[in-house]
Amino acid sequence: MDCKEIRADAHKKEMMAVQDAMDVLSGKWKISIISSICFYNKRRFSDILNDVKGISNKMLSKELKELEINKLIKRIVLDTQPVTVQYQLTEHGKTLQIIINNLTDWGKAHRKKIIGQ
Amino acid sequence: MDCKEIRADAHKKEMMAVQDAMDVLSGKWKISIISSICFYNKRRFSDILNDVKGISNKMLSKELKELEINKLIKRIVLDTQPVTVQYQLTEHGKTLQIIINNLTDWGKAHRKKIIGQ
DNA sequence: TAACGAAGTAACCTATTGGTAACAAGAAGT
DNA sequence: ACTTCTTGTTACCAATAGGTTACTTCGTTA
Repeated sequence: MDCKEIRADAHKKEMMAVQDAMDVLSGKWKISIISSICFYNKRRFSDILNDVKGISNKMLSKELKELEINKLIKRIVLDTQPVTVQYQLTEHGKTLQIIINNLTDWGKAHRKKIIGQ
Repeated sequence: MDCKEIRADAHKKEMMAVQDAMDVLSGKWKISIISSICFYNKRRFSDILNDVKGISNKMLSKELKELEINKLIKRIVLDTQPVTVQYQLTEHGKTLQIIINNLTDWGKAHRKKIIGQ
């Protein structure tokens, strides 16, 4: 295997890794939901509903389930009245923090570049 | 404005920034397409079609147009036979490299964690 | 002269996403 | 007795995303 083939092989593995990541994170809402939980550490259903502009309770419920299945967040029911539910990042979910921070910085720069001319 | 309010305000701005970023990057394919171009520096239509597993030419065409509109990539027609088209990241698009790299690393770790048990 | 290859486009259809509104449960407040 | 609050669920519907197949253009090669 020569140099070019080795490089091509590395790129294939990188592409696979990116696609693995995006399988879990893609969609209109997931990153925003994770961000909300990440910025506040603990966050309730109705809080996230307010944080993520435009999301409906139906979609939030559905997306939270998927994130839980993928072990990125955990769901903790509190014995309050009425019952409240806290969502937190798992240890694995916390490894997304660096990506969230990068995206936050990039979003600010992008707004300046495109939207704010 | 007390300390709590200042923090809440900062979080709101962070949420906005994340959502600005995701408006441009969300969807099943965009990050993968950008990754393909990013890893190889220059990449042709048919190359990307091969890199991004499962994408159809219709979707690739559509997504590339959107990325061009958002000034993340540029389209360069080469005078070859038959005509080939190269896609490259713009300077603005190159600022996504750090996110791509982090996503690649995260994808590898995630595969180990979830898929590879 | 027929087929080929690159970079798409067009037509058609299905699946997923997403919105809205109504409803549930169960205890506390009025 | 009735409303409120939180965290959802269900039903119904519209819009968008996405897949498949066929087609185009235009020079080159067999």
